Amino acid sequence: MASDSKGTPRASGKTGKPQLTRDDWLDAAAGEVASGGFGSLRVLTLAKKLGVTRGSFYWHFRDHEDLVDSFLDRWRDRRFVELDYMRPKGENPEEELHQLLQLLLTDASRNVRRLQVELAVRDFARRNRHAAEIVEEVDQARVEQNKLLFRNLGSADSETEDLAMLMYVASVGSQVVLSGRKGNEAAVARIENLVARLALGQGGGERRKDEEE
Amino acid sequence: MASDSKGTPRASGKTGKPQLTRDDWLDAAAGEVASGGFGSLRVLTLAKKLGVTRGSFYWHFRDHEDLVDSFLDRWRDRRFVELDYMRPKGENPEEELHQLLQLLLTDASRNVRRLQVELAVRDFARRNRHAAEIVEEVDQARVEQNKLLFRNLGSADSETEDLAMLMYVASVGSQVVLSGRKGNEAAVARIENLVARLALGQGGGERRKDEEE
DNA sequence: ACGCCAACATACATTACTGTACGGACTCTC
DNA sequence: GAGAGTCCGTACAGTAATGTATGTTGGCGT
Repeated sequence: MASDSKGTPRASGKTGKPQLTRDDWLDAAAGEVASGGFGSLRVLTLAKKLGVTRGSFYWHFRDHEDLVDSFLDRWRDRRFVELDYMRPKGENPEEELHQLLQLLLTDASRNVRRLQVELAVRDFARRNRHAAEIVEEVDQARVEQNKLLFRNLGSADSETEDLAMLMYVASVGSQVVLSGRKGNEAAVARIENLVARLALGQGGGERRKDEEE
Repeated sequence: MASDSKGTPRASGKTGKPQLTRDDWLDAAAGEVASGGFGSLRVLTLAKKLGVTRGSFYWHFRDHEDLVDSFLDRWRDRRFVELDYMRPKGENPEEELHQLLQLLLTDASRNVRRLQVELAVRDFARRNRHAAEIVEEVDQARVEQNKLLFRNLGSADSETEDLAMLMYVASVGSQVVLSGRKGNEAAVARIENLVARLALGQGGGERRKDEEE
């Protein structure tokens, strides 16, 4: 899910030269954004990483701003197909909630690159209008999806919005606070338990299947 | 609470020249950090804002790194005196919880500068070791304070840690997600209600079987 | 075989920012 | 009133990054 251009490396004849594509540059940019944020996104760095010079960049992109905008657009599109992929079907809402919490919390500690990019985009959104619009779109769509899930769980209509919002900000907050920490797994598990218990509206969180059954 | 050096402007004789101090530079840096983050913290910009040249800067600071480190240290100290100022006394825990939530959520939409600086520091912590240590210290202290509060509220020992953690990440998440949004007051109020309800043990799952009175 | 064109390389001009060396005014002290 | 110290201005060197203009190469169609 990380590199798209591996299937068709745009084989340029017999001189194994990879012939870079626009997406290759965006992939390389993702690495830089993840480690240093948008502020330290340099063209020369990407060129060195790709083994070419800046001349190639200015062929594929108009300028630096074009790179940033394309990166943000691609990020938005991917978040939406990701949301569509795990759309709640309502057959087993509790399991879906578990899956969602797993993706939002636990999975973030493995997919480090992805989390770092999201945090960078979120930070960049405080200065860049385009990024701000995109982040707001994604946030809204995710909260809306959470609301669907909570409705399937049987929450009262007056509570679904609050629950969806709380769960989302809690997940984002845990990503911000607990990224690259020592005991993040434990804390993340605790938060998941609490949110799940709150969402299911029951006292005592004994219904976790991982621990004991 | 914003400018410390206003009381003693370091009156330099009769020529009304303000004679800048180290804290003045840090205050100006706060503005830049709030708007553009640490990545766009330039010496020349601060000098222009203060009406002097860069020569003054390199008198008060060794170099750019010195400015950043001093800024982070001052930020840390202020967070700690802030924590000490509103230390829970246990006389009226429910009111203290309300006050804390008000400070963490609602107050953030007014004290914009302060919130922006915190988010910038948090983002910078992903690249800078010093910032990472400081942010972790502050986070830990805040969570610890939250635990004290929840203990005073009568939560079970096994739950205080989870509750404190959830409330903290939810507050941070709401600051990250809902900063500069349209309907942030409403969403913030909802979150506050939900967290308060959860903390006061009415939203489900408060009663431990072994601790009934 | 010829020339076109995509995909890069090279070279150049420009800007922005940092750090440092030095100089100068102003104040305080003895 | 002379020297020392504080605070700031000026000038210079150096680096890094962008954008642009132009050169180069290899593959492809005809």
